[in-house]
Formats: sequence, structure tokens, C-alpha cells
Amino acid sequence: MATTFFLSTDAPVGASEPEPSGLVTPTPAFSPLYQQIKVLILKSLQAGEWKPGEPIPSEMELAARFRVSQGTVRKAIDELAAENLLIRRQGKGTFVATHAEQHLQYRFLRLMPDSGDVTSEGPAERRIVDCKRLRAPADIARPLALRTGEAVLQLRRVLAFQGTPTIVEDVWLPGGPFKGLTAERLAAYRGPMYALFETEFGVHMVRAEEKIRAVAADAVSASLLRVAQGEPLLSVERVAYTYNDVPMEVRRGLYRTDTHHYKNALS
Amino acid sequence: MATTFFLSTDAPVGASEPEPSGLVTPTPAFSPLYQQIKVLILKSLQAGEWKPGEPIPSEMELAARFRVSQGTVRKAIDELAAENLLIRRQGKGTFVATHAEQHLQYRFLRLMPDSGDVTSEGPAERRIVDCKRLRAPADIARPLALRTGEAVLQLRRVLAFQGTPTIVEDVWLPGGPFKGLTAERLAAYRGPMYALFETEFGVHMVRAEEKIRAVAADAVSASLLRVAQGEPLLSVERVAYTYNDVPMEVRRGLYRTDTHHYKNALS
DNA sequence: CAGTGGTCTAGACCACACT
DNA sequence: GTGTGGTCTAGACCACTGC
Repeated sequence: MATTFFLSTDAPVGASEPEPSGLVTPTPAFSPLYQQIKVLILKSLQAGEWKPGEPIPSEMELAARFRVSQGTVRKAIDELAAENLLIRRQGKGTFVATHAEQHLQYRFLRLMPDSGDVTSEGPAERRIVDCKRLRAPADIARPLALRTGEAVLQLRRVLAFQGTPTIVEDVWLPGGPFKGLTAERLAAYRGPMYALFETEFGVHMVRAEEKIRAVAADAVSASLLRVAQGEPLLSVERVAYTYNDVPMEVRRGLYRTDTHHYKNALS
Repeated sequence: MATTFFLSTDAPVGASEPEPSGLVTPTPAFSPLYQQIKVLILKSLQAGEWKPGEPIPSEMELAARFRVSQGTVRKAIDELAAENLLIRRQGKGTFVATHAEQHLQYRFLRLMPDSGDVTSEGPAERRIVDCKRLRAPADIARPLALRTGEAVLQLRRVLAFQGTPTIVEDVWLPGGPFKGLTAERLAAYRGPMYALFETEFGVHMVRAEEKIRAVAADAVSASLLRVAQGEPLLSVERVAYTYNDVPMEVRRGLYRTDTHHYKNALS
């Protein structure tokens, strides 16, 4: 493998001169070479040419493929690594980021125990409460870039830490990419949900945006989280995106924050 | 100005050879040259050699000063710019970041109106409720790296958007660096509080960490924010740091989130 | 126009991982 | 040892700003 390159960017067969690439800015806006390379790498990632966890070709190989210097692909990779799409490992290679790895396991979960760190309380116990197929209401369809009424999957689950139910969340997924997802498959899977999305559905979540509010517990949430109705809870509304800012998940979580807090770094 | 360099890093007077710098890794851990340059620039920033808003010397000048190539100082500056300590402006120079600028004005305020953006509701109305000098209780002293009982300033203020009081926050500052801060000076100042800290006290906040919880409004907060007692509010505990991770502020804010939300990006 | 940061190249050498 | 990413250099040229 890895010898059959995709076509559109390959140089003409007889090309021999290491001329500074056949990539040229069309006309209006100036775009540096390394940005164009970045887009090409992104396309390969999106097309699944290299899967999460796998190594991408070495800098030298990519430089040869794109007919640019190593420094130029280096800069492209640097940016992709800064965006957490790629991971560089000195002496080994550059790898496609994945949620299946120990270190990046709960990259998007910002709830921390008030004392101690994440590891101190062990893995969360997960319970799938519900999983059904339905027509997307307008407020779910819009952020998923679907039309109202298109098929979506909705699932609800509860996460407990050391026996205390702490998070209840509803997740909405577009029906197409996630066709075949069931409560059973979710329950059977060991590891983060986003890792399952990668391995079973080829969907890698790259980034997300959250809107956070304080709300009063309604009857259902209160009973699931075993708190009094009206108790303050953290409401976390997330939209998660794959490559190229394609939205792939809407999630609304309610967090108990009596023994945990949402941690955020500003800079 | 800008011809008198600081001493410890200047090369010996008679040096003529452009040898690859006099900076050498002491012994145990390997530290690349550009990291050492980064530390030196950081020291100059901390020492106030260049003030917020001012330009730092050009890459060429710094390269000459440190006896390294332009590419090496470039990489150092790149990292500092990525950390929002410096701002690069093509054709103009590299500048020390400041909270006094329009674009970076409310860099640390993540509360957004549910509809529209920050600019749509105009500037917040600010009201200083209280400002007093007191001995630091243990839970304030610790994060400020002070001893319990040392002098701190505490101030409380209310921020209102379009007439609706939305944020009430208590701020604690170390008494030393902020000696002379009064409610009057705060009230008189136009612009963000962190901009005042820079110009009046030479303290530039570089980063911060926040712990977010949902809490019920107590009597005092409820009346200040004009909500019912027990209403859910977002509690935001912030510790803010200057250069070199020196803590300089503890802040506890209570946010109404009925028309606003706390926005966060995950990646 | 000169000066700034930004891009691109080419080559040398270093640190690290595997085998 | 070989191959990977990481550092450092030197020089050329480009894009942007302001005089």
C-alpha cells in the first residue's frame, strides 16, 4: 500500500524537474503553498486514505508527492498537529489523531472531580437509557445541517462516577452516517463513544462547540441523577464536527456539579 | 532606545565570529536553542523591557542580539504568538499583546448573548459595589500564592447588558502589586479592567483557568441580579496568571444564563 | 522606497525509536 | 544502522506597511 497515490494532485508522468510544484494560486487571494498542501492532506484524511491511529507518509514522501520541499510539508503538518488532527511522534512518524487512545481518551469531557484528577476516580459507569430513530425536529436539524423531518438517531445515557449518577445526556446523530447504531452495540462497546464512532462508522470528531447554562432539574433529569427537582444543574449543549467543519452530532448534557466542576482554560 | 541591551545574554565585547551562539544546554535535559531564546524573550517581557502594545525589536535585531539565525528567533516568536503573548503584524512588526485593544478586548469573557454577537448589545454597564482591603482568608491566599492573612484587595461589581444586571463578581487581588487601587479609579477608568491593570499597575494577565458550576442564587446575589432566590446561576471561579504562571487574581462570578450562555470551543 | 514579517528552499546535523 | 521527526542555518524572494 501507500504506493498508489490519488490522481488529481500527481504530477504529469514524465515530470523530472523539481520545479516548485504545479500548484498555483488561481487568481484573486494569495494562498501560500503550505496552506494548499494542508488542504490536500485534509482531503486525504477526509477521504479515509489514512485512518485514525495509522501513520501518514513521512515528510520526505509527502514532499516528493507534492513536489515541494520538506520544510513546506512540515509547516502544513505543524498546523494540522496544532489543531489536533495529526499527532507527531519523534522517531516514529506522524499519525492520524484518534479518540481511541489512552491519552486523548476523554478529550472533549471537561467535567473534573473537585479533588484529584480524572484517573483518581476510575472509568465512568455508563448506562444507555434509550436509543431510537426519529424525525429531526427543527432545533436539532438546523445545527446538523439536515432538513426538518430527516431521520436522526437519538440516544440518552447516564454516566456515573463511583456509583453517583453525574451526567445525563441526549445525543442526536444524523441517520445516514450512523445507520445501524443500536443501544446494544453501544452498550457492548468498551471505550469512549467517539472511538466507537471512528471504528464502526468512520466518523472522527475533530472539534466541538459548547454552550453552557445553569438550569433547574426537571422531573425526569432529577430522578435519573437522583437529585431534588429544581436543583441547579449545568446544561451543556454541544455541536461536534468532523473534518472540514461538517456537523455530526448534537448533544445536550446535564451535569451535577456538587462534587465535580467544568474545567476551562483561557488564553 | 533599543540599543542598550540587557547584559547577561550579551556576547563578550570582542566577539566577531558568528558562531552558533554562546547559549549551551547546561547538562541534563536537552533544550533546543529556540526554547532558550523563548525564555529570554519571556524574561524581557516580564521585566517590562517592552510594554503591552509596544513593538518588540525586529526578528533581525533579535537574531543579532542572541547570535542566532532569524529562523530560530522566528520559531521562538511563533510559539509566543500562539500563546497570545505577542502579536505579529506583517509589514509592521511584532507587538506585546494587550487587553487594551479593540479586538482582544474581552478575551477572557466567555458569556455571549443567545442571539447576536458581542457587538450587538454594546458595551456593558459597570457598577462597582464595593472595594476594600482585607486579610486574605485561606481559600483566597492559596491560589494567589500568598500566606493566609496577607493583605488583599477585594472588590465586587455588577455588569449589566442593556439594562439587565447579568454578572456579579467578586475579585481578589494581591495587595502588593495593586497598592493604591480604589473604587474611584476603577469607576473612572474607561475600558476593560485588565487594561487598567496593565496601564496603572504594570500587570498583564496572560492566561486563566476557570471552574464552572451551577448554583442556586443566594439572597444577596439574587437581589443584585434581580432574580428570585434559589434561581440557577452559573458560578465561574477564575484564577488569572501573569507571565511565568504567577497568579495575580482570583475571581468568582455569578452569571445569569437566561439570555446569555457561556461559550466554549473544544479541540 | 526601505523595513517588517511571511514563504520557500536546500542542506547539515541532532534526538529518538526500532531492529 | 536506518529511518523518523526536530533543530538550525543561510539565502532568496514575496506580501504588506508606511514614508
